[in-house]
Amino acid sequence: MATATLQPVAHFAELATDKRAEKSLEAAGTKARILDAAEELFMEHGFEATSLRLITTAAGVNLAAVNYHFGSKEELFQAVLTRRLDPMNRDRLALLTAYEASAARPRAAALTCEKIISAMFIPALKLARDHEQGGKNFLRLLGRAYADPAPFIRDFLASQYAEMIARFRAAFARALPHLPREELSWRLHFVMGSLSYTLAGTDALKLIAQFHPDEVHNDELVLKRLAPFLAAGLRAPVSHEADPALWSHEA
Amino acid sequence: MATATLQPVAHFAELATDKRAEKSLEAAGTKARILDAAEELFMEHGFEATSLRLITTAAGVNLAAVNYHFGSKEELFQAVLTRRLDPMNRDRLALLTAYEASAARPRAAALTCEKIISAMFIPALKLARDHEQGGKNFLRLLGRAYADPAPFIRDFLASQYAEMIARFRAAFARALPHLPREELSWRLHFVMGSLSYTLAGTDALKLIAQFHPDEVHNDELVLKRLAPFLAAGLRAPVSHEADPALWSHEA
DNA sequence: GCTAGTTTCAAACGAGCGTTTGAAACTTTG
DNA sequence: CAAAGTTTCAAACGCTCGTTTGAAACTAGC
Repeated sequence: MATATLQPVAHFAELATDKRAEKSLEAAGTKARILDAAEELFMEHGFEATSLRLITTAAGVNLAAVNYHFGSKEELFQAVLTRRLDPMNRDRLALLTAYEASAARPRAAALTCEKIISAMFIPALKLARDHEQGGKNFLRLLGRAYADPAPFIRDFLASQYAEMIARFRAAFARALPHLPREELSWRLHFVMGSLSYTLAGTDALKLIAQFHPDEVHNDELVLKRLAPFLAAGLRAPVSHEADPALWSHEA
Repeated sequence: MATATLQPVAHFAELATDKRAEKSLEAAGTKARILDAAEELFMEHGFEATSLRLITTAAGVNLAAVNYHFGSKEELFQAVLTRRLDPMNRDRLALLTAYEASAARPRAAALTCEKIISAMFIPALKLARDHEQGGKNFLRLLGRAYADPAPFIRDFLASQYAEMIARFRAAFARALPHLPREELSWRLHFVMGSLSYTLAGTDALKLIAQFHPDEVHNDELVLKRLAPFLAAGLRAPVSHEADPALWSHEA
């Protein structure tokens, strides 16, 4: 078991010999290159179907590097998620806090559903835009991870999301005071489901939406359509016991 | 490669010797017992993480029985899906057809969103209730399969759902004449996402809804809450270009 | 320039995988 | 009952997996 070490800062100066040049090109952080390759491959094939040999080959590093730097395949997967999920959820909480602060001013309006939803989505959008290569890949990876049956993935995500979900549930509860807490819990669950499924979807998107043949993965466009859909769902009137229009079994 | 054969009809008469008794108990359709075990294990661990040895041991059959009866692990998985998905989608189409017929009568009201949604959900509910053992398991398996990255799964599901989605899209288009076709396509995608994610969710349900400690998996209850949520989302006003309330980047 | 620590590397380990095989057991048909 | 066909079975095949190992290659600090 290796002791945890910070990766050395690569020095890009002096690429004197050919050997040096190769090294400075290929080095650039073995850990980071593993994370990048793993992010893309995990997204594409899922956790179980992605082998360490595939990852290390794509990253151009030795097979043993994963176990040396991360300990195991599972820890590598968690590191891939944490690298982007942690800052994103921090941004979400910060944005919600800022919104709530400005809504708490003397005669300011209360926080709307759309505003709260935007506090969840804008950081995700920022992630999709900022990191030129890895952003979109990561959102799709995250959506897939949400549906993965592996216990270590589900436990990890639950712990990562616990604080964020609690804070946002409280915010929605204030924005929808008429909604019973139980009903809100269900609807929050539906919201998370639509979001993660939409972010994960690729083939399904192609199947249903044939309208953007080239630019299907425009996440900003997707979320702009998803937000009103979800806000309307959140504000839907609560259905009582048996809705005859819905549950009549005629025919 | 074995030629396709119908499974022999078990003869439950005369359990004379002990050997016969054992056989008639354990036989009861090798194929069906493999399907049952596979359904449960695929749901629990996913496709890649479930080995044929695990399945055949749980089913009490020989390891080679899978390849003999189904050809391969992939074909077994497709058989597991087809066994229940095919009748369910047939029921969905039949129910929609019946609704449309009664709506086409001289002075009948047009089909509502809720009615169309119910044509999607009621057959799923019937599946969850009817097959005492396998029903709920299958719905969760189906939700997971929707998020699985394996191409053979995605292609299979796309082909299985193609007709159903086309029919329901047309029905929704008539129920929501003001909605642009493109917007409808996106919202149909969101609907399918919420549905599949909700059906697949187990840990997420436990995380968010702490209200039914014992009876969490009451699918009827879940869908009764999901349908109004989705119907409201479908009827949401279309958002134009830039909604200032949503996309202002203040704070 | 030696020493200590860190990182890479090729090679191997044991285990588990999906699949195949050929003979044994069983069922059906004549 | 014998022949033909179907289904089960134990064993093995070839392969890939995640992980380990111990030496080589680096990079510092003194």
